[in-house]
Amino acid sequence: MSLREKKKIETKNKIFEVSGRLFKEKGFENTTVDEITKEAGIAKGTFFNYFSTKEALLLYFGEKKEELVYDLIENETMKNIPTKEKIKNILICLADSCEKDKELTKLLILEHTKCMQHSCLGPDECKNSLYRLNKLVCASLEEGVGNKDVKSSIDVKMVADIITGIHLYSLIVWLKSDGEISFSNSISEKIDMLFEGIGK
Amino acid sequence: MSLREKKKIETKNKIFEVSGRLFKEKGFENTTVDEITKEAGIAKGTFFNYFSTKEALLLYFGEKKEELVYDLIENETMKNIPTKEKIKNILICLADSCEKDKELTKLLILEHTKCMQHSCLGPDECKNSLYRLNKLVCASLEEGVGNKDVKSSIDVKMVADIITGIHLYSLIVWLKSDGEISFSNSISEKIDMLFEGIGK
DNA sequence: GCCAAACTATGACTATAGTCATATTTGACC
DNA sequence: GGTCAAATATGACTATAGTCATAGTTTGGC
Repeated sequence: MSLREKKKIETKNKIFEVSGRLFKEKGFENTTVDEITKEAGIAKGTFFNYFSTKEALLLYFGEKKEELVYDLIENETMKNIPTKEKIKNILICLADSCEKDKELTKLLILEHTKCMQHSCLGPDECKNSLYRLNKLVCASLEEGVGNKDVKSSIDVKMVADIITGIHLYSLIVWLKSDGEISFSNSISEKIDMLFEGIGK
Repeated sequence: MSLREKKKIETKNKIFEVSGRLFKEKGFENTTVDEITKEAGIAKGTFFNYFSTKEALLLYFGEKKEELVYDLIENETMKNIPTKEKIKNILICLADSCEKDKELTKLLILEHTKCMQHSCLGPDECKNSLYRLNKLVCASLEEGVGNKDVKSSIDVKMVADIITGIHLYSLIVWLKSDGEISFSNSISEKIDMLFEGIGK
């Protein structure tokens, strides 16, 4: 690795480390880019060579966090268990990860909502958590249709959207709550309900 | 009405009217508060006497729009029709309203997501569209349980959350799309699916 | 080791949302 | 119609994200 590359990684890590500390201390909104750069010992302009906006730094935190979760989730998808359980497990993995850092989750869900809309990124570059979840659920459902675990009459894409929606809104409700409800429990019950149907 | 009150209403309307025009012309982001106040013939500080932030003005647009929709929706809830149809109709009313102004919907959904999280407002003051929808669906489901339209074993609150989630994510997907899909159609099919269940 | 080109850092500068002390207007009371 | 308190308007000012022309650094080829 060249000196240049080494320095680049070092600077990016320094920004990451310093901002992580400051965000924890005083929150994202109350931390200025000026503070981050001063603490990191770099000029303000340099910050924007690494992250195009302050929000981009937030998304980087999200990526780092999601790298870990999606490894776990990938594991779940490999298992040979009923489709319903598989989908539940995927959602529970995600929920657990969200529960580990409520503040970060709160900030990220906003950015992801923004990101989904602007459709600046195509399906594949988009690291968006919602999009990834949707694709994984879709794959599990397709498998489920093959296994006769799931009605063959369903539109897989549509059900994946329903499940992603359940995740998203449950997340929002949980974020709003003051910790008395468990995100992973609430989502698990909802999946049961979807599989059973609510009509008489 | 006193002169003071009259002037106040006039100024608020002037801001509303001018900003509406400017937002349509150049978009929300590209319109500055300075421009709005200059066009409206008021000082910058005055703007913030009427709307605490630029986003609050956006929410005001949302309120005005939602006043109309929720009148229609209120009507639907009165009708004596099967629960599934009633819920579909509610969602379709909302969807139609969203389809009328995609740009505004895009901006509002972000604000509503923000608003839901900060839980600054209690259930009743909160004009948030998602929250209102949730409550209406909840009421319809309760009625449905009474009518034996819906399984009595369900947790009404939970199903309302599922349906709100379906609305929210369908909205996001539709906002991202380039107009080829119909928001109201897509949501209608999803409700059928939820009533029937997807498990085998 | 020297040079030019490519890359990276810098910080003064710009743009814009939002604040706040002060000035102006209004309404009620005499 | 004069006077005072409350309500409202004002715009210079602040805070902060993000830009960009310039300066400095690294690299690979000679």
